[in-house]
Amino acid sequence: MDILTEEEAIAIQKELRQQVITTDELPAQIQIIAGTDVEYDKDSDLIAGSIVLLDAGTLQVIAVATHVMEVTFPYIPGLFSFREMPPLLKAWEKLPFQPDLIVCDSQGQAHQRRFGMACHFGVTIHKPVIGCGKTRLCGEYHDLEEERGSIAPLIENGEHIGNALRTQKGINPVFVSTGHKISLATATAQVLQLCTQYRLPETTRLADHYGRLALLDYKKNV
DNA sequence: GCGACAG
DNA sequence: ATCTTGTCGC
Repeated sequence: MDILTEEEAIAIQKELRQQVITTDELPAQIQIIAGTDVEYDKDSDLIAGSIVLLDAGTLQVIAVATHVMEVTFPYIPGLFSFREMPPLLKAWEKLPFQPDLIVCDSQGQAHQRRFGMACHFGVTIHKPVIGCGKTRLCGEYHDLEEERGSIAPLIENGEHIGNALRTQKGINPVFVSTGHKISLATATAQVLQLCTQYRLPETTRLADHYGRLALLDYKKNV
């Protein structure tokens, strides 16, 4: 029932990845920063895309947009964006205004074809996007120190595709990589700055929270 | 062929 | 993603 075959999706990735910009092309002053996440319903195929807009200085929530729909693509490692982007793009259209920078809860360049969801989302909406995943998809890293702020390069085939970043002392790292229009160094510094109290950036935590509420609310009103 | 494998 | 509370260890 998939609209696209696996081969077609891979061909699209190889085409679009040429549009990815891995250098800083973002405002000098970030005013509004966004977080995205997608929630899954455990007993149906409903998913909720969630985008939160935060004041970059205070990290207070300024706006939230969500969209609930049925999944349209299976989970295939490497083709994640084809599964989670549809609800996110719908939520994106519902935002009252656009953020200066977005943090996605998955990989960007730290992907087997250097085109994770953060890249796909970025080139689609033409905005700076950071990929920040909870677990590793590909690449290896070594010797990550225990201190908050410690960084170890994620390497695949000799390429530096991302960073393992320890956001809290003694806690498992997150995996940061360029999505679009931002350098790895800037992306890594931004993510650390967003992890004020927990392992994950506040953007991701808040998007997860509102996405979960949206899913519950949708099921209640059916 | 075998293992690994974002959410 | 989801199943899932208390518990073991620093």
